[in-house]
Amino acid sequence: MSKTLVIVESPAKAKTIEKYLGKGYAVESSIGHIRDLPRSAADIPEKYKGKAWARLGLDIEDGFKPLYVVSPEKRQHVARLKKLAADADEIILATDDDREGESIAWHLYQELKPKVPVKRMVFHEITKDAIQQAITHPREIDTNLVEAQEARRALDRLYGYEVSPVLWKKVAPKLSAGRVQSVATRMLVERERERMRFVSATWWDLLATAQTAGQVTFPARLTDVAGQRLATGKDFDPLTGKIKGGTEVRLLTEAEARSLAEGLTGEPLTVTSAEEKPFTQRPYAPFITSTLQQEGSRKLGFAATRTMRAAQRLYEQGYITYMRTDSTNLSQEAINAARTQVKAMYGGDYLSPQPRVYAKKAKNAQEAHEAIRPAGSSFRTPDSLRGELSGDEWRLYDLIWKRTVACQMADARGRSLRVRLAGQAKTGGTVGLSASGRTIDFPGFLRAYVEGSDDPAAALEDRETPLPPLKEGERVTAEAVKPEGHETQPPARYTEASLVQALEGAGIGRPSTYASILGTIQDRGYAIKKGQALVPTWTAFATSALLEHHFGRLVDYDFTARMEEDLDDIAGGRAQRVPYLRRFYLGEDGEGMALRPLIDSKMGEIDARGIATIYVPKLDGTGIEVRVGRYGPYMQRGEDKANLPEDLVPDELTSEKANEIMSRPTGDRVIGVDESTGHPVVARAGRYGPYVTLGDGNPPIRSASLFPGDELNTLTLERAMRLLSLPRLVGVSEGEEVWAQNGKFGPYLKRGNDSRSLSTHEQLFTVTLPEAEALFMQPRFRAKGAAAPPLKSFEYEGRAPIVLKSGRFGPYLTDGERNATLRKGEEEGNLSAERALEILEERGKVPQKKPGQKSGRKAAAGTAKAGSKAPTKKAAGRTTTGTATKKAAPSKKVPVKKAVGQAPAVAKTALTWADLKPHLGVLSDQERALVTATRDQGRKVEDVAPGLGLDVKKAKGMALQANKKLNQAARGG
DNA sequence: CAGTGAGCGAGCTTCCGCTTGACTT
Repeated sequence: MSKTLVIVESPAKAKTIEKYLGKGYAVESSIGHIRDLPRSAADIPEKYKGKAWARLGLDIEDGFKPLYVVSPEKRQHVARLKKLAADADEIILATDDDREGESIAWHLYQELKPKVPVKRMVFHEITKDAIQQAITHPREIDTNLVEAQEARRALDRLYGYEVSPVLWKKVAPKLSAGRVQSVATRMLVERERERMRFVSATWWDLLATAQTAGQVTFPARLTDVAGQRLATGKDFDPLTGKIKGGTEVRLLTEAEARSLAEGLTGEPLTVTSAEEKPFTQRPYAPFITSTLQQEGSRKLGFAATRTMRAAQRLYEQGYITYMRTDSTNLSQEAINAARTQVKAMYGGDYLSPQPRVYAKKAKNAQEAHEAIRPAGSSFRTPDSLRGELSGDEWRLYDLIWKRTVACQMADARGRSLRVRLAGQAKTGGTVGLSASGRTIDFPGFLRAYVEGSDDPAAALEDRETPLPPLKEGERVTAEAVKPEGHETQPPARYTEASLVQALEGAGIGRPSTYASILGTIQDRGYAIKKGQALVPTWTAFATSALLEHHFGRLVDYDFTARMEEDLDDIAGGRAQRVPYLRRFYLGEDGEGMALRPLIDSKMGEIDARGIATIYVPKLDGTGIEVRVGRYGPYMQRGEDKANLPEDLVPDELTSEKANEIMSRPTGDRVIGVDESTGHPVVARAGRYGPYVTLGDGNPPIRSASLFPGDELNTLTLERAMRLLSLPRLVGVSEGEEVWAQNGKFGPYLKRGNDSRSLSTHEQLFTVTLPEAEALFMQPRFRAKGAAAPPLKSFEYEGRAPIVLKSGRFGPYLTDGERNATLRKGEEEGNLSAERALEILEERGKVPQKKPGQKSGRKAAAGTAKAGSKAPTKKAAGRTTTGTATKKAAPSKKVPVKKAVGQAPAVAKTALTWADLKPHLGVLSDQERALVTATRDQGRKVEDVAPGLGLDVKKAKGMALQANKKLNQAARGG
């Protein structure tokens, strides 16, 4: 009997379809994409390891040809599919009918290399009819659509993997940029900037309780005084807190409001107009991923991931249709099921006369699936599932069921009423008030579903604000009148749900990625959650400013929308992938994004310090600047610095707050008092890290660094005293005292002029004299070749042995020639001789001796830190061939060229002032002034310091540091 | 610039979109 292999994307879908297809068909799933560009060096196959473009996974010079690899976790599954494919007589690729789905089908075809006929089939709903229809109408793989997907993939890779390193250099390591996340971050930042600029304003009005002759009361609000309209929130300019120019409104002070309230109490009011208007309201469209996440958040308080997790389980168990969709479309089966249920549960009156069809709503929707709805041709009611589903799942199902059923229900009908009243205060002056009400005559779909509310019945009542029947000319009494003060509010921060909504509105991101976008921007430290609100961090401000100023077009809100248009052209055969990517990445005749040349020019141009400085409007005139530094955000005024508290969100940083933080004693915390001396013990954060001092003076009586496990905030007095007890006299050996002390390289023992490192800090307290003496017996540091005992040794025939050693960066292999660090997962314990050889052959590197000695990438990277011009040249070289880069780069760089030309020995000797001088740029203004005065003019630090406003001791320290920096820069480090 | 004794194999970080387990808590 012949066997057809059908491959879909999801296992749950495979199971369902298999039922509909019956004998002769085996249905399997790809479980999403099966191949992708290599993520990192570990994913790059041996063959391509050395290629300059391997890091990107795109061979730019060969038409941006992608390098696809089956990821390790998919290998087993793909092997299984291959085997099944080999046994089948025919293969049908039945992945989603959209860009990504087409691509998955193509990748399956490429990877499985079937020798039997292959067909492509698509369907938009999983019903027996639809599937059987689809299987009799197969088509070919649409290569244009596949090209469009490859263009999308390449663009995202180029954007992400080329722009992120700019951030590593200019802001902080491990940051990331991307088409989606960078725009999402920008949205948060721009909203926060609005909040930071916002100036609030106060306005007053009156709330009267009016009473009719029949003793019915209703609320009415003051709208005008003496014929002039009263100011409300929207009349104020959010930037100044003042009434917008050209607006003729009356602004009441609190005193005026109080006096007016008093004057109006008990006075008669006349109804000047009473308008009644009928209204109807249509039900909402059925759920798509974004609206499900929004309502999950609003009604159930679920984060996006929680909603999706529950939806996934409902889908897998066959309770709902697919949960990652951007289509509001319902199948005929679903419409029938919903209508049947409406009729049965609410009666025919509640049924929409015609079946409702919802049009495409989302920008760039791909519409491969149905809307999210209860599965099947007759919906299970939530009540019938009570025992069957767990908490989250049941509540989400209930929501989906209600929304689906409601969408086939009748419109809600009602009347809105608006009443205007006039009166006169005792104190004189006419006033106008207004009251509005809403009455629902027929709730229609509201019986089942009210957006944003968990309980339709209660929400229905809220939606009604009835007014008594009032006629023009009728008189009522202002029973009680209350003055009310209002404050204008800054625009609200985004929540997870509203950010997803905003992204979707701009066509950015896809249903399958909404939840993970939120994860990414939080993982990278661009946003934190404060309650429901997403608050951008200072790092987000710095990153966003860099991208906006230097890569503005990449973070345009319509960048994705334009990309989608171009991809549609490629999919439609009107444009080609390669020219499109060329324009984006390389630029052509001055046209296109030209990302690579742009980055090359920007690497040198972007001022990291400037980018790290964040503009805070409320600090104008205070002289205080906010910066993002290596150790987090801080404020600076002149030489004074203060860390920004972690819990301080950007819009709460006012000038008062900033001044208060700046004037705080630099984070010092008095832990207690030393009983024996009576001196205070203080915990401090210094430039070498956290430390404690005995005495609060400057200089302190004694100081000691905290150990790695210690926390500044939780350090006890007892622990502090123990730390301060160092250095410890261990004993006397060979006529010299042996001291255990903590130093800049960690804990060590000192005996005369000799020293030995200790392996743990705690040993400072525990090491005994015999142990110390044993340590001093060993050589101080190893001569080259006479290495530490290897952890393991592998022997080979016809080649030098390979040994496993433990080094600074963890375990590594070496054969004396080349070295290779072990990677994650390469267990040193069960390393075989074969594997060791493989690793060394694969990526063994000749150790780098001196800066500049190795050519190409390494040397260029070394100088990138020293000078601002070098990176530009390095980057420019990259667009040419790999070999050209290697030859060209070092010869172009002045400082390194020198290091190369001179022998290694020279690099060790002291550099002359002439060598150092070109690197003055790495110093601060003050350091530079100090160094030039001493070196160029031969003046003494003691004489120069007062002119620079420094005390002599500080200046000497600074001069030392400055010389260190200069030497480092001159040596290309 | 709180004070502190050398010197030593680097290599990796990152994108978006399609999907589920296999892990642990």
